[in-house]
Amino acid sequence: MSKGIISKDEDYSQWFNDLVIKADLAEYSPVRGCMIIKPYGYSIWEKMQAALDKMFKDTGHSNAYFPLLIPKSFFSKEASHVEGFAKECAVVTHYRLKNDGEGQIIVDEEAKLEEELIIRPTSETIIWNTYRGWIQSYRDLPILVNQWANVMRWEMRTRLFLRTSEFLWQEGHTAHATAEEAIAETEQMLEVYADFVENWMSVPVVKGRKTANERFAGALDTYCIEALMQDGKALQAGTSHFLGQNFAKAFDVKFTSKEGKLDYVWATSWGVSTRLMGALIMTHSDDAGLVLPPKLAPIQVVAVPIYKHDEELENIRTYIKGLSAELRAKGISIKFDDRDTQRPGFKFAEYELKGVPLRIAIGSRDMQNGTVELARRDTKTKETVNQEGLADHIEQLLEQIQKNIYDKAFNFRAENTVEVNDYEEFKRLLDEKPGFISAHWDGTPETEQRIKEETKATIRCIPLNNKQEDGKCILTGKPSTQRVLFARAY
RNA sequence: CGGGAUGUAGCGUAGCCCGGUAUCGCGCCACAUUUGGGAUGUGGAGGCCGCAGGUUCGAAUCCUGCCAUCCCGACCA
Repeated sequence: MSKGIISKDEDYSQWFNDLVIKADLAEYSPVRGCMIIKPYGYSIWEKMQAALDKMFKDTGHSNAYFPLLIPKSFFSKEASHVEGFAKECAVVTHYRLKNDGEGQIIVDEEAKLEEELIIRPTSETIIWNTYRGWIQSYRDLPILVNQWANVMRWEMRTRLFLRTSEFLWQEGHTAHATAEEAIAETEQMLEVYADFVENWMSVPVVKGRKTANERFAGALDTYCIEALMQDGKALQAGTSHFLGQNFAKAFDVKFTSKEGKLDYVWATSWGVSTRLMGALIMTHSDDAGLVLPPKLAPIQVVAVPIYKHDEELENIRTYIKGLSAELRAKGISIKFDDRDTQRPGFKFAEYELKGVPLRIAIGSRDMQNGTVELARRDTKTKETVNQEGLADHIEQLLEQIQKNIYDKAFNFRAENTVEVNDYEEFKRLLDEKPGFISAHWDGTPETEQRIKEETKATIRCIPLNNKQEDGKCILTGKPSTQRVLFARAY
């Protein structure tokens, strides 16, 4: 176990918090529920952004930016949307402070806004209000826009990265001439998310659709990807919504079709947030610290020199310089940690804590033998390898690590996903062996609600391409045609 | 918003019951010896004891009020 980190078997929540703090990803801020994302944590987020942004652009989207502040009145225009977000909105009411004459700064009551402004919890309203001016004809469609932004939701209870009051995310907002096209967009973006989470984050996901209860406020259909964390709880990793014509009707966004008919525009929205950082940490990490997938690791390889004299260090430095050039040519990042203020053992522990996928230790003995010691973070194994061909070897190892941690997570999920046909068994498993439970459900919101109240488990999703089979609802015994995925969730 | 806990040096803590100006460890600084898994020694720096009142000759300690944070629930990405 690493210094200052509790074992994850002992207290999973505490382990997660310790890890975020000790690995230098983030820290608490003076404001409740807000966090400071530190450089190391932010550099992982930047890598996520870069990869996602490219995927969005490759599928035809462009970035734009809409304001942080939204007039309060916009929120009342879409009924279910306001209901979904009203309880967690921060509101700006004044625009000036003043000195009260006793050295205190107070709100200047004379500077009260005519109409209060909402700090965006999501941007559908301001964006659809804007799209009204952008769209007149089918020739103006589709609009495929994404924005990288911060949003604020005044949550009752917050958790680093998983649920903070303010969080960073991207939100795509598209406008289409037909329902079919909008649905295709919704599905396409779900695929993009699944592709990213599985192939970059090495986190396996289940693609599916939300039930009516779990649907986004204002959506006709919500698609999602669900991941399973190491404590057996599910985490929603991304959502893609088919909004129908709800927002177009609320904001009066009409277009003239090819046939000369006036109709409302069809919409989608989709987003992933810094919550993905939480998923990344909780899926792979262990008691020694973070385990990062090579594709997202800020430092992919670290080289630690072991030396007694300056000439030895210089010899090692010269060698590492050459290796670095080779690795950089392959697009692999390497850090040479030549700090003489820390000893090698300290550095080893530190890079394990920070999840650097590969570590090279190199000393005079190695320089004489033409070798290095190579240590893998994911398996904690070490091997002595020849310096010759090392760059190629490292390249292969990084690919193996990327795959290995995916396989590990995949197997964990497989071991913790079970089909259950009996309600008592269902309840027992949730307590004794938490994970995904695949079970029949009669399809009613009432049943889903009752199961949630009695067990705290929710329907995470109705998996896409679900096998159709006859069965009985685990709660009511009514007929059902397919299984859905239950779990307790974050 | 309900339940629980905690606020003492950068971090983790002792002291509080029984009032007398704060303990220990890590970290930090200097020097020396060290360097293949979190070094050792010597010396040193660092404190509105969460905040505001009250009791007292005297408060980290007793009393009152407030604030903040974390954990568990309801709500949620």
